[in-house]
Amino acid sequence: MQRYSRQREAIRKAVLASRQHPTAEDLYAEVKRDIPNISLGTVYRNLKQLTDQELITVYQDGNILRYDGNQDPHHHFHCSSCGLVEDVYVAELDLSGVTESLPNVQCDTIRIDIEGTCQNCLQVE
Amino acid sequence: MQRYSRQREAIRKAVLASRQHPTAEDLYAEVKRDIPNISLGTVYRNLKQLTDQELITVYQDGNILRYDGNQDPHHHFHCSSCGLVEDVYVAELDLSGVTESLPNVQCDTIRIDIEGTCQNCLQVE
DNA sequence: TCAATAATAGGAATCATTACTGATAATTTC
DNA sequence: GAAATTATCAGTAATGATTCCTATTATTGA
Repeated sequence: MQRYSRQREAIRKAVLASRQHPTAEDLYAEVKRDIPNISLGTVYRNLKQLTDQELITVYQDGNILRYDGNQDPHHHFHCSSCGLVEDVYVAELDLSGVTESLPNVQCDTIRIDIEGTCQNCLQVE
Repeated sequence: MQRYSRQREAIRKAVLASRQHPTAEDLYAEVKRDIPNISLGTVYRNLKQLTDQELITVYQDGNILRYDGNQDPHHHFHCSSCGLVEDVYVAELDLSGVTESLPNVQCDTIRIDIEGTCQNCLQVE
């Protein structure tokens, strides 16, 4: 049975509070302000646990994992210039072409990642 | 200027010949049959070079990279049970909803990953 | 042929993440 | 409420994919 822990609760809140798709290190630094002697391993362990329980989701950004408290169905835009990750809501996406090309397969989740340059970086150029 | 190397050529051919989305280790084992003393670092270095030149593409599978010689525009299906990665061709995908929700942003590439269970694994269950 | 230098083999280093271990603290049972 | 149980913790070592380093080898333009 799962027990309450102050650490897990602080980590969960930090993920939900952020819109920045924080990394484990980001969250470690954040939670450390309240719980100075928290361990990085604790952050990783609880992020995995929260992910398994589907209370948060993960976004793979290159070879590092970013966490997302937004549980509404959405996709992601990634700026290849500054690294910004932004949630993208897609209304009425027609995926008939996708499913047609996958006969006899069970589709669980569809992930759409858009790579490009954000408004800020376009202006700087 | 780039020079010819037997190693790079063998790696390129091995990627193009495979439809299995091989990993660097897979390709290392494959190429080793022709060039027994090839180094794993050489495989990684050339895979990166070939990717930069857009002669092959990469597919991120969890925290490991898989390589794909298929340069036609396509997406991927990933079986969460056996790990199979299959190319998915999507004809006429309407992405107007996507681009509408991203004003003032330059989109370079759209990547669609479908997670599910393949035919084989469905039958085994 | 030969000098310039890209590319290599082999191995060490990196870095995000996971696993291990003895201590701590939340929950259960009496 | 106190003792027993055990999930969770802090701290640290281990892992594993990938990258970096260095002395050597091989390609190529002159």
